[in-house]
Amino acid sequence: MQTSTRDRIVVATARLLQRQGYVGTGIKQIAKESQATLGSIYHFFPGGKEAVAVAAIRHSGREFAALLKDSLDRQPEPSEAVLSCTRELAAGLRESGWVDGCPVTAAALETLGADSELQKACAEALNGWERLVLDKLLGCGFPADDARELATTVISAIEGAEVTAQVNRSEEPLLAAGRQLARLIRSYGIDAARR
Amino acid sequence: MQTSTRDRIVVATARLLQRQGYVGTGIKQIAKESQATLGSIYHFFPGGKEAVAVAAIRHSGREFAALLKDSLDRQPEPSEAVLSCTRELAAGLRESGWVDGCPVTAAALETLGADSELQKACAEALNGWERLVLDKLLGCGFPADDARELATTVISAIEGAEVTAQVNRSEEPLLAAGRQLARLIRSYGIDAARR
DNA sequence: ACAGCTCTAGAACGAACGCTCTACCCAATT
DNA sequence: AATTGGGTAGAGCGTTCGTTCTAGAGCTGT
Repeated sequence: MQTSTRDRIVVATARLLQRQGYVGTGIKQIAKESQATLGSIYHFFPGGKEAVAVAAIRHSGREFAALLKDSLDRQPEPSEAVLSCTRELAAGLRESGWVDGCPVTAAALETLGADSELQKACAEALNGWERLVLDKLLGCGFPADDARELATTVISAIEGAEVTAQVNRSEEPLLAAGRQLARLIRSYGIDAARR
Repeated sequence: MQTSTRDRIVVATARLLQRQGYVGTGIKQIAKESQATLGSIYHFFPGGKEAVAVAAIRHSGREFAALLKDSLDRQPEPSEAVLSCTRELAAGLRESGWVDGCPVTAAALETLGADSELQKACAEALNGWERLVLDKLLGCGFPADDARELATTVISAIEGAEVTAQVNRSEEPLLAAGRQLARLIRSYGIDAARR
């Protein structure tokens, strides 16, 4: 067998969570989409729906982290890196028909009240991404305080711009955010050449 | 009569949508929360759940627009206005125990696939807010292109920062975004005194 | 007094929800 | 050859979903 049943369940759930959120995604839909049966799902995830969702969110978190790290490593200049990242996201969004947005936002917003395992998984994913940006900025010589605040803002802005882009079915908000974030980063006057 | 039944339904639904999204909010829960009965709800909103949600989103859209307009009108400098707006949002978020975030994001993310009336209502709310910021910037002498891109970015960033703040149960992301947005706006070197 | 209207009230319906349960398949072990 | 156990399969449980429906309360105009 190419991919294990467990992996199929996680991947399918990740995509469903991204598109319809946690409450909007049913266990039976996961079963159908992943070509697994209820028996298999509850075999691998005795914790039920939430356990599946947690695994899926963690998967998505790692996946986007890899994409982000790629952008950050490829471009020496952090402003350029953010720009190229938003361009990639915009392209992906358009190609998916504006449905494949941030893989954790939808699920995160639905589980804010209760401090569930799922909520923690979403927070960890977000913070992991932020840390990648933070490390890049620190590595480029940004002072710690500025870097921290910038990293938070960059992730938040990309997050929000992706939602805006989805709602308006347009790449523009994401691209605009990329350009403005690049400008903001440049405004600190620290470039790679200076190091 | 203090508040009409119809208004109670709309207001209660708005709060529920803000906290639990569209799928997570049930008609019967709306009935209980708004002290109305199913009969009343379907009397005022023959369109069912979606019609109630559309009215609630429109209500929330107007409500936040008023808050935003207040901030923008009170501060002559747009950077200051954005700063004070994020401060207000941060305070409100903390006071609510991090549950009362953006009133449309949650609902918007769940209705992206289908181009429903609800999805349009969310888009209109977001665009209305963006327009307020845009008008402010234009009024302060920003060139049209810069103003448009800035307005989109400001709304997106605030949107995203609110989510990040909720997930991390901290005001910091919102305040950081406010400071960085203010810096970004200032970087255009157009201040009210110059006019 | 009566008819007509708006609004309230909640029982009842079919569908879908998350989950439990039993039965079965099949490769590895004894 | 028999047994074990990981994995597959899906019927069925109790509950909740959104919606429909009938019944009646309260007021207005005649």
